[in-house]
Amino acid sequence: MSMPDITTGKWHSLFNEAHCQTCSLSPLCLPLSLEFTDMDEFDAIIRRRAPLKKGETLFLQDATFTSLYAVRSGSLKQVTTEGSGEDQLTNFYLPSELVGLDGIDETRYPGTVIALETTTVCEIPFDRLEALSQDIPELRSQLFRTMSKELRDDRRMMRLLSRKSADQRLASFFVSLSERFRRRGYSPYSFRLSMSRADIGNYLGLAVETVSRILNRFQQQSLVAVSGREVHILDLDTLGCVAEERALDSPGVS
Amino acid sequence: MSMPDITTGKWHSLFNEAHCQTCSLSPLCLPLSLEFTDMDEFDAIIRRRAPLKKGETLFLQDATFTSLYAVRSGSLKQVTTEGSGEDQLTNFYLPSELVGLDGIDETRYPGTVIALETTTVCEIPFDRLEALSQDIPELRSQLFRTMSKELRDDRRMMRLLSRKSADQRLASFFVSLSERFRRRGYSPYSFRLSMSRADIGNYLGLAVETVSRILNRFQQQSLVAVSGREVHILDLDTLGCVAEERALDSPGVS
DNA sequence: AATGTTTGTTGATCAAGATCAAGTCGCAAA
DNA sequence: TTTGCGACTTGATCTTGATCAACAAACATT
Repeated sequence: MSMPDITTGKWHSLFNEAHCQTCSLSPLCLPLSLEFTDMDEFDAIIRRRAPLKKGETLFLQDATFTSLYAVRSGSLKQVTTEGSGEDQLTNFYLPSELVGLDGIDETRYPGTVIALETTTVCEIPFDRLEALSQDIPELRSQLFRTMSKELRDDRRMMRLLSRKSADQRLASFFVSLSERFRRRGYSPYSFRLSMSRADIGNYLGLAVETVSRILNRFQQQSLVAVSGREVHILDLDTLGCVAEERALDSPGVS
Repeated sequence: MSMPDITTGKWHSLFNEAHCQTCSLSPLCLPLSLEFTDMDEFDAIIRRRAPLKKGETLFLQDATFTSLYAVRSGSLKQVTTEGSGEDQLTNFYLPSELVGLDGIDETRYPGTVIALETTTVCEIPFDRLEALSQDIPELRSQLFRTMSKELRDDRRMMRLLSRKSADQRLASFFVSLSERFRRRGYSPYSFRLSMSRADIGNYLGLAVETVSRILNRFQQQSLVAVSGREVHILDLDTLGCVAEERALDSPGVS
């Protein structure tokens, strides 16, 4: 069987047993700087949810904002539909990342969040979190930092979208993924993409065909080996150079 | 004289006298939801600074992060230089807006912020603000909301950069400026751009020449009247339609 | 295995906007 | 007023990546 029987409650006990104290992600997640006792308090407001299957939505755009969600395993994408235009994929979320921060000041979530594979999340009711952050300065501070980091990541994304060529975008995407996997203790060189080419294209502002072609070219240049969604990064350094648009080698430029 | 004599201390008394309680911007600014007594406390940590002249920097990229700044009058731009690439203009700041939120989780500011005209700001030391936000839930909450809003604005900008045509970008830019002026009680139809065409182009991911050409076209279509940096918006509705890429009207053109 | 359906690849053409190259305008200093 | 320089405009050409159109592969369902 590929999946434990949800119906028997096996999963239920599994995600109910899970606690921040025993979670391998806690050094990367919101409670990263909390003391034991504080972590207990934090842990107490968390609600574990049944796993989402691929394609299921965590919440819909314009649903009432209530909670943040920390990704426990799997991955998700955030998609915003605005006006008459097409959807815009604004973010991918990997384990330990926090979903929903951009909904805080509205009463509604600004985008739909969809699981890209089987995914488990921890639900953090925002009113509880805010109340708790009054008593635990480290928690408040960490929340500010997390949001601030996201702001900076957004600025980097803007630079990518407004100044980088298609090659640079793809290269940046791989480098960024690689780093995120490394931080989580996975191999930075071999991983499986949970998103489709169309998702990647939408996120990077490129047509699917372009994504496909450039992946092909990278492969010919022995920068990566791609087979379907399986990725092996062969030359991370050069990829980093491509991402930053500076020529890789030949010094004597004068 | 076009400007009060800075040397006599007239300005000094002016910005020293200024307090949140009497500031016309306070309903738009951080203290917007504070009670009188709380506002006093908040006001006490603010440092008024001497006005910046056009082209002067508020802080440099990689300078140590210490404070947020609320714009009191004038305007600024934020510019990030990364790696070998060119500068990227990531934001314009108008009165009541908060500068520096993306530096919180690093020890350094991620970009240089430069005055586009004579500009006054209120300096808000972040450590004091954070301490104060422990005792004043409304302040903390407002800070979260402000950051969250900025996140959402960033997502909108990403959509602009990755999906919109040059025309749509310029139209969006004008509509957005117009709205921001309206909120501040200025005319949404007539204003002066404090930024150059090059700044606009850089911000919107367009070449200067393209900005120039499209402004010209908008003018011919009687959407705006532009003379140098003076802008009159003639047809805000249509401009809004252009920004959202849906065709406006005229059926049987061909 | 046969089928449809989604997902990904490849080739040919086209257009939006960048780039290059002159200019023109406008403001500031002397 | 002249000079100079930066900001802006306008035109001609070129490039990148979108779009259109098949097609192939992977996967699920029967």
